[in-house]
Amino acid sequence: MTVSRVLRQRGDVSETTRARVLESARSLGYVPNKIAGALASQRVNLVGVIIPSLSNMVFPEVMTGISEVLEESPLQPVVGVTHYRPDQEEKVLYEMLSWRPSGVIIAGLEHSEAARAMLLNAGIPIVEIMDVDGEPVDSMVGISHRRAGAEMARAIAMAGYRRIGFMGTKMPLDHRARKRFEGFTEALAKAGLEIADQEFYSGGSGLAKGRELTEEMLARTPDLDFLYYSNDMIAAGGLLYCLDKGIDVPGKVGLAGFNGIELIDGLPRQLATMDACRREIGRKAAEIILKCTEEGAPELGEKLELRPTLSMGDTLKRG
Amino acid sequence: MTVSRVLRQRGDVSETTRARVLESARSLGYVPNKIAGALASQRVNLVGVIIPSLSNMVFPEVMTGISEVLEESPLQPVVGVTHYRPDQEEKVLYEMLSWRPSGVIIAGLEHSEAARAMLLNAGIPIVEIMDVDGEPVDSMVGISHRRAGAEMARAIAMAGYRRIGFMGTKMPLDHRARKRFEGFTEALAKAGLEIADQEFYSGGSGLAKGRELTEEMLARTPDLDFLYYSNDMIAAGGLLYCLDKGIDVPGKVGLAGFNGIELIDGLPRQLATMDACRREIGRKAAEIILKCTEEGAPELGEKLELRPTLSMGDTLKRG
DNA sequence: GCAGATTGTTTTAGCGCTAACTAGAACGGA
DNA sequence: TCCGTTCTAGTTAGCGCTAAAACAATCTGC
Repeated sequence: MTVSRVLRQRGDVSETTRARVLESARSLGYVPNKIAGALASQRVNLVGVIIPSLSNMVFPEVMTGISEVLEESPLQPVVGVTHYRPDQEEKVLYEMLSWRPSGVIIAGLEHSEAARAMLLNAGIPIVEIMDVDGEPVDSMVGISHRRAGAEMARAIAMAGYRRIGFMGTKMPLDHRARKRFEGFTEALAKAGLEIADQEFYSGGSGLAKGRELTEEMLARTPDLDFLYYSNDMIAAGGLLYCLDKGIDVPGKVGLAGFNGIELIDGLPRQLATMDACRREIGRKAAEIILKCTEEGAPELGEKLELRPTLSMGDTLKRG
Repeated sequence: MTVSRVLRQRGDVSETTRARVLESARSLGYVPNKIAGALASQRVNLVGVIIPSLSNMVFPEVMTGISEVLEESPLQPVVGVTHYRPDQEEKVLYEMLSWRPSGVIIAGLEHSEAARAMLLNAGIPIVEIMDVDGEPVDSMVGISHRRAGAEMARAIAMAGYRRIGFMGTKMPLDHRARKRFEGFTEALAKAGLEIADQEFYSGGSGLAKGRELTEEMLARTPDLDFLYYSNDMIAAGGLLYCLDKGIDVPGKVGLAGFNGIELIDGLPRQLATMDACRREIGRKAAEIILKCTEEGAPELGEKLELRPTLSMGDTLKRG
């Protein structure tokens, strides 16, 4: 009846009735049933956000960006976590799509065959985020991790470091870390260098892990003069280790991480790192979804590459 | 038709038809519409999770616990973020409830009048988490922050520290931090001590913030011999600052934080802290929701207090 | 005073599914 | 042969809302 119109604030209702409706709605403690509403109107004000993990600060920051933008719109984010597992991604995506959301934001460009098919057939705006090294299903927003790795390699070579060690997470899971590593080694090769030692770990990334890896690597290959880490947290651990041992940073050994986690500003040395534009990626992705739902113009296929900035900090320069 | 029965794997269907249905469903790329299903069956396999923030590691860890338990059930978590703002909490809760979820997990025991009313009338299991100092609407799982603060105070007094400074977030927003602080000061009082200096900040908690606060406080009140921080991240910043300045920790100044963030294991000194049982809280809360939906026995009103463990680390003992 | 525009309210018909019921087939014991 | 009993397949009636159409009331101008 008229009630529905009032609650959805479509004009066409006199002030008196409106007031009367609102009044009794409140007194009855009425909460509309979105399920029924969504079914009838074929509109669901949810945006599915599918990310690999919540436990390393980068995705929470992306979420923050998404929320900021969506907050002043009727849309609401709903998150699903895949733990970097393609089968989980497929399952989570299926669940999400069966709620017919207004859009999907999903991390990464590589998905299982089935997941890709679902995304293609969903008929809603899809934004793949974090990465731009590949072909998106629809839109994408991110940085080129390949380029990020390469830039860091060039900076390291330029600074005159020659014996370079790498530490990072095991790759098969994390395509972006892999691309960074590939870009890094390729650019090193162009500079006539190659990685002198490397170590891949699995499990969480904390300061302790960084210390441990660094200790092992320096014991194994004592002549290293630079250590490149796949994230800032283990890099910070490495830095603390080096300082503990009285190693001259960046004179004897240079260090760099990746991500620009501002939480760890405040270390004894400012770590060289590269900002991954996480918040900005979240914002842009949400904006694309918003634009698609507002105008009747879907299928934008927008491709947005953000440019991360390299910050040299105090740990990447020849002392 | 029969299709519904097949897809919901209720018996009563012959193998042949079952196979036929599955086959054509697959070939048609059919994705069931949960909206319609939920409307018809009055069952929604979603659990609303309402938390204040995603940006400080503690709630992501709670989420991890929740996901772990829910993963092997038909239930799925849906998160909403309130930014510690009661009005946001009300709004997010309203949105959630209008999807008629199977249960709600919400951080904290203090809610606006309206939010409390909604929770009471929702007719679904509600679990309030993180805190047990107060009266829950239905069930609660958490630790006593009051007691946590008090225990730390006793440990500090016992170790012989006398001039104690406190640094933490501005309280009106964060009830748990407030309770910890209250418990802390009360227990100090019982030991005949009181806080010699204190500082409340707003905004993010990072190492840099910890350094900055510590520097200011030590400049203002140079005779402090202990610093208690409301979280581990700023405590870590404080620790790094003290070490930089050559201050003897824990001889001249002792330090303690709160949370037990394992990310920061690996500092030059192991920080004294108190684990908040975050993961465990998430798991237990999810288990309560699960139990309620499985048995027909709702309204358990379970009250579960977890006991955090104090770890003295290297920064809380008189050298 | 009446056609036509304007505004306000009520009615109707689903949205895509599920639960509960009904109908049909297959089988066996009396 | 007939009537239960068990199984399977098909039918029906909503779930609580929205969109659009139908209807009613009020107003405008000539």
